[in-house]
Amino acid sequence: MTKDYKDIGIKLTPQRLAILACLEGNTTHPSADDIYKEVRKQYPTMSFATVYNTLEALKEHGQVSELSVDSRRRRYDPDTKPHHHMMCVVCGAIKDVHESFRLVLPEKERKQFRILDSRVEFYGICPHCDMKTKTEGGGVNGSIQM
Amino acid sequence: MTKDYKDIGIKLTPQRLAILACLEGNTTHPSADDIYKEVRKQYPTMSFATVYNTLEALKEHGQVSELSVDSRRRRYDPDTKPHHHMMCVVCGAIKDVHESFRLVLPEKERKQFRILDSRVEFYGICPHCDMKTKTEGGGVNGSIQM
DNA sequence: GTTACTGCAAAGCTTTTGCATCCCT
DNA sequence: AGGGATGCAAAAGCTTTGCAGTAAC
Repeated sequence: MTKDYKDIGIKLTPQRLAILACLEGNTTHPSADDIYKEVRKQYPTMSFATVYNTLEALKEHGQVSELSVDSRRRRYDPDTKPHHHMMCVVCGAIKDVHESFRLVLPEKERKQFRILDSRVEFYGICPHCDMKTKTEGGGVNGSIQM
Repeated sequence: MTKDYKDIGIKLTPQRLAILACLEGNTTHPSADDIYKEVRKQYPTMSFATVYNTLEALKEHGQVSELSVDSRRRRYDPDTKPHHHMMCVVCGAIKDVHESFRLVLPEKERKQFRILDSRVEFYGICPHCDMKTKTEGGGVNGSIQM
């Protein structure tokens, strides 16, 4: 059950299809470099320019969204339905949070800013890293953020 | 009514005091480069290493927090009380949102991740840019994110 | 007197850009 | 056929690092 990419409204080159295939159902929230490395296995001539170009085009056509959770680099999500994320501050793993929150801004702020979107970001420690830090007894050092 | 910086627990060099002074009460959410440029007026030998070093030390001692709202670069906030932000996707201006939201995760997720912090990020268009885009009739092009 | 910070410069990542060539529609 | 995409390489941002000298505690 693959999406019909013809409807996206962009030229479908083999490279773009490979990037789309790499993103489809991908819940790892890959960075541009992750995508580049993955797609390069199949297209050894794939360039960064093409990856960034394609991500930009897909973003404009509502096929991916760009995440800002990870302050080290941009990460991408093929799931464009509104949802939130939690990131492990140790390893950088990002998980989806499919819960809806009531995020109503007070009048004062709503009048000032024309709000287009809102996201909740949770920061914590994933089970894997939690176990490791407990074993090592080293606390939360080497953590990525906070 | 300046904070007593002795309590922070880090060595207080003139450079660090200048960075602290630049941050105190600063609600512009500056980037490292913004801080560098500002502090350099007073300390022309100030280096990036020192800015990043100091920000890291202050972060570890709970004196600043690092924001991820702006996917282009890290920005810093001397206000470490839990609060949220809204960013203008056109000019990148960030404003504080001092409203508290009920952000309780479902059991399922809470059990998996050990949550340490959570932030809400609003994206929109600030009054200044909103007026400009309306005048130019050019829509929201050249926007930074989304 | 130690320990830790500073400054400089170089390196490391991530992201963007220019341009000739190529190919999808 | 034409407009847009690709690939390459170089450049541009942002952030980190190594190291010798220096200053805070």
